[in-house]
Amino acid sequence: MSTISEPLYRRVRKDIVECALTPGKSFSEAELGRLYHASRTPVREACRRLEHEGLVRIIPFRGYSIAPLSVAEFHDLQEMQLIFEPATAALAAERANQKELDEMRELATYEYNIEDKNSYHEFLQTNYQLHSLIAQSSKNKRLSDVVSNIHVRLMRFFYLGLSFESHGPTLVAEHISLVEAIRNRDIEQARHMATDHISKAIERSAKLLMGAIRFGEAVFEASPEMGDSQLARKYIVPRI
Amino acid sequence: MSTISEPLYRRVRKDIVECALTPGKSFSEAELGRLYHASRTPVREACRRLEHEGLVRIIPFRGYSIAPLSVAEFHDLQEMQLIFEPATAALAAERANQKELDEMRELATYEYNIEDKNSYHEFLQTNYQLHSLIAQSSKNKRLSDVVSNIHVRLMRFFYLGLSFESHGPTLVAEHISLVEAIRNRDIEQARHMATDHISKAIERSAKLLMGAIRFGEAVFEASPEMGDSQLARKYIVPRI
DNA sequence: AACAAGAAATCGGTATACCGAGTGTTGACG
DNA sequence: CGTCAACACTCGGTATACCGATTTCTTGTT
Repeated sequence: MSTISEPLYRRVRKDIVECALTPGKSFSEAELGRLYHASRTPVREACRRLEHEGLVRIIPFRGYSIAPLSVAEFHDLQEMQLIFEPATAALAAERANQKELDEMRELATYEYNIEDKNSYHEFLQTNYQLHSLIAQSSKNKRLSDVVSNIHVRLMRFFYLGLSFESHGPTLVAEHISLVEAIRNRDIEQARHMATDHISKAIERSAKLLMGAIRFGEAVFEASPEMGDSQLARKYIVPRI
Repeated sequence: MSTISEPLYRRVRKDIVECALTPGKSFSEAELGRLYHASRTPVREACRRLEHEGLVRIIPFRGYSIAPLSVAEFHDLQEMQLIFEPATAALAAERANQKELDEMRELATYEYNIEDKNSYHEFLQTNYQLHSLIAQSSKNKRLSDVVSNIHVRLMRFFYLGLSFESHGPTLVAEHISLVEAIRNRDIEQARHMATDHISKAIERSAKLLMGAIRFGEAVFEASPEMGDSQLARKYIVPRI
């Protein structure tokens, strides 16, 4: 297959996720075309797709911008994770096949070196792959697509610097417990471990966010979409 | 606002949802352009959007088709409802404002006439609006978008003839209970009523599906994506 | 100096010509 | 009669010219 659109889309998406393209930055079709050596048509198409995924914003008749990061979005996405991931974990415990189970263990045990900066980015990728694989194992393609998209959108925050570097070993431990529950086909335990994992991730990032808002002001949107209360938004955790 | 693309997209989507465009039917850009009096560019854009929403399929370099209906998709979508709707109901119970609460009651108490065929379609619309409103009340825009999309995709099955006509009064009763729970800000009760509502909807449609598969064979995809076991797929219901 | 009207520039929206990928058909050859 | 290669046809992919919406800058008036 030799289309321009598809690889272009992937490249731009990668650059947005890794924050090589600054959140909030505005641009035009021509500009992006120059950057990636493509003409308007494929650029347009890529941008439309990215808009659907929440990575690009389109202002009709005006232009485009890389979707800004906002506290509201961060909350929304994590709230969705808290709903979806326990459910997908439960389904995965029921439906994953042996190959998937083995690959999960592989991904969960990935050790990253706290000292090495590159290793952090690799960890982000591995983390993404693990959660995607669990979602895939639910054997519900539509669900799996949604969960993957949530993760992609969240990764931007972590690439930006909302780092869980210091929590590395803890995270790995949580992943291992979750995967073991799935491997044991223990549905309720899988659901429980996922809820626990996401809840803790939310707690961990809550503190970091506070600092980052001031620190990274430039890339954080002055959210018109959220009230003051949002910072202290209450998460409705499913009882397990 | 004077674009061709946007209204075109809406019209095509409406026609797909209402099955005026037959599921599985293949078509070309030019053809659709002739039908809706538009040139290729806006047609292309509309089709891309519809593909993202799962209503259209694109075969690269070959053509398009209206996304076929399959038992697998039906299951996937209902499974997602079973995960999302209880969660959005719980959030709505926490966050809906007075205006939303009032409108919910309005929509929930909509009575439809079993005799009148048109009334059934109106009911489908009202049903959609109610569920969308509940999702919106979660104040999580990304979540609300996903839930709406699921509903849109499910509506095609009901427009086709997978009817819950005979269950009218029961459905209304379930809606009223759900809305009352939300109005009382009883989070766990809202979650419970939503789970109950969706579970029953799944049960009801399971029987209908069996008949419809044979009856409407033409529009049902000979699903390569599902094994035989799928018909009897076990739903992993969250404990409540 | 403030402001309003209009010109110009910018940018996406749309139409369309052209190109190359994928399929099906046909006819020559074994 | 079967096989396969070349060709023609169809359709989406891409490039691009043109148009209209929107904003910005300029300029003249008060």
